Amino acid sequence: MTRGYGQYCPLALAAELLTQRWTILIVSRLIDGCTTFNAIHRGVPRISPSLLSQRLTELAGAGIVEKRPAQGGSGPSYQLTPAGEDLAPVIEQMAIWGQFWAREMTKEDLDPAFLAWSMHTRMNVDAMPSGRTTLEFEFTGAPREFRRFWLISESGKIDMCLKHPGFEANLVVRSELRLFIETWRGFRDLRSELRSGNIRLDGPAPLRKQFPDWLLLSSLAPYRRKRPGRERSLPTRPRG
Amino acid sequence: MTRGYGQYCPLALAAELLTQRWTILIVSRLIDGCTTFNAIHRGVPRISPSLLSQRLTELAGAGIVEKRPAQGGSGPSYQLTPAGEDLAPVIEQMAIWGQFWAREMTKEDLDPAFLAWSMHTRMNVDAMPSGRTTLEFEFTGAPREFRRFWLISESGKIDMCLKHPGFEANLVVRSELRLFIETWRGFRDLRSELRSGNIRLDGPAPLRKQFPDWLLLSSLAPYRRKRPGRERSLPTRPRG
DNA sequence: CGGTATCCCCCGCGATACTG
DNA sequence: CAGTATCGCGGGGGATACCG
Repeated sequence: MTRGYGQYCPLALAAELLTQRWTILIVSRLIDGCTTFNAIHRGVPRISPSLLSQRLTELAGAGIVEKRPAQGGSGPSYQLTPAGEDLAPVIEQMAIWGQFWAREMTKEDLDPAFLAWSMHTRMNVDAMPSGRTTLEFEFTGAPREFRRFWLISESGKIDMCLKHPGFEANLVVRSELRLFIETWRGFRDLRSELRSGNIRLDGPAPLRKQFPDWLLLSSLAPYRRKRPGRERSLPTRPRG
Repeated sequence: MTRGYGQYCPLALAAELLTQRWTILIVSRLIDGCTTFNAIHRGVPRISPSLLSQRLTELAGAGIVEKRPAQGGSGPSYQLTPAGEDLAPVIEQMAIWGQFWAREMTKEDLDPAFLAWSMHTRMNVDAMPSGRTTLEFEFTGAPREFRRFWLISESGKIDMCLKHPGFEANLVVRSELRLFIETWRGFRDLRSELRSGNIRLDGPAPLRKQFPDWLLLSSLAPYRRKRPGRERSLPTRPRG
């Protein structure tokens, strides 16, 4: 009873599980298709490994996740059961509500590492050049050690690097972090911000021109925010 | 950050609020139409008043609830804002998932006080006699002091009493508690359980005959459970 | 890569009492 | 009815180190 609610109500029984700290985010990563421990961890970077392990065990106990032991060269994997897949609508509705109504982002929320993870799942690889293409992102308004990350597109796959990959980027993207995240979330228009110079590109003209088509933006971006916005308008920078 | 997740992700921002202990259940009661402090408390009986108060304040701070101070003879009231009403789909999906997949009920979950509250919101008053009708429920398998409660229908309204109302009941309903709750949740068929004698009625024949039409059952009862049931089959009792 | 083990702090929350 | 005030503890979970 320390964790439960002492009610048979299905909502209470569901909440007992889903309101555990981190649990919803972990399930969300599983729905996104992460299957290995570290893949999940990359999508929820601020949870400690021990707690992630504990949560996965709890989810397995509740019949939401099935753990497959390592076999045949591939490591252990975590799969959603049918019960776990049925959580998709719950998570989807909660995320939509968050897009509509959640509080303004604080500085704490603006984690470039999570932005990197997020972007690497939503790149339009089909629109990108067929060879290797390296994008460098550099943000102001972020802690020094996390100002930059790299997304590398190669043969239809995207790799993300938080450290310099060791070779030159083909295109560099510079922006203030909050503004870029607001754009990513759909609160601002990408092309407008590029035009106004709030987001700046450095690289060959053909790549600069294609760039807007590469970002798919957050999957929730089409849901227009309902919460009355105290959107801070940033001074626009004259075009080069 | 002790409460937050350090992510701008809308799901994380929503979860930050909604995974607070009790919060989801409180919002659910508000969606059910409870507006006063004590009405909400009756629907979430095991939360302490101080914590309920704190949660309502937090919900107001998040723009989900609006508190209207006492005025004109009526006490203070709590109303959902548009942001709060938009939580209905989240709660609904979570409740449906719970109905489909949540764990088996333990003894701790079988709280007759909550059953009483739950039933009093789902009685088919239109099908009940126009005068005052008092139903007494008596359960085996429940703690002594909570074995009984009363639902009183009068002029289209339902009152619930956890103590003897002081007058005779028109119809007495007896059952084992878990079996009755399983029936209420839609896991068992009410009429079958009446026929088999697992749920027994004591009172005039016309009332006994109408009784099955008075219970609307849980609003989630139509959703057929998906979790492989370890439904304990209770011995059926021969009809009177 | 894929996790365990351990330590320890802090605060969430349950319990109880009390007030306007 | 509609909440506040206070106290105390338990354990959740963050941080860090370590292992196979």
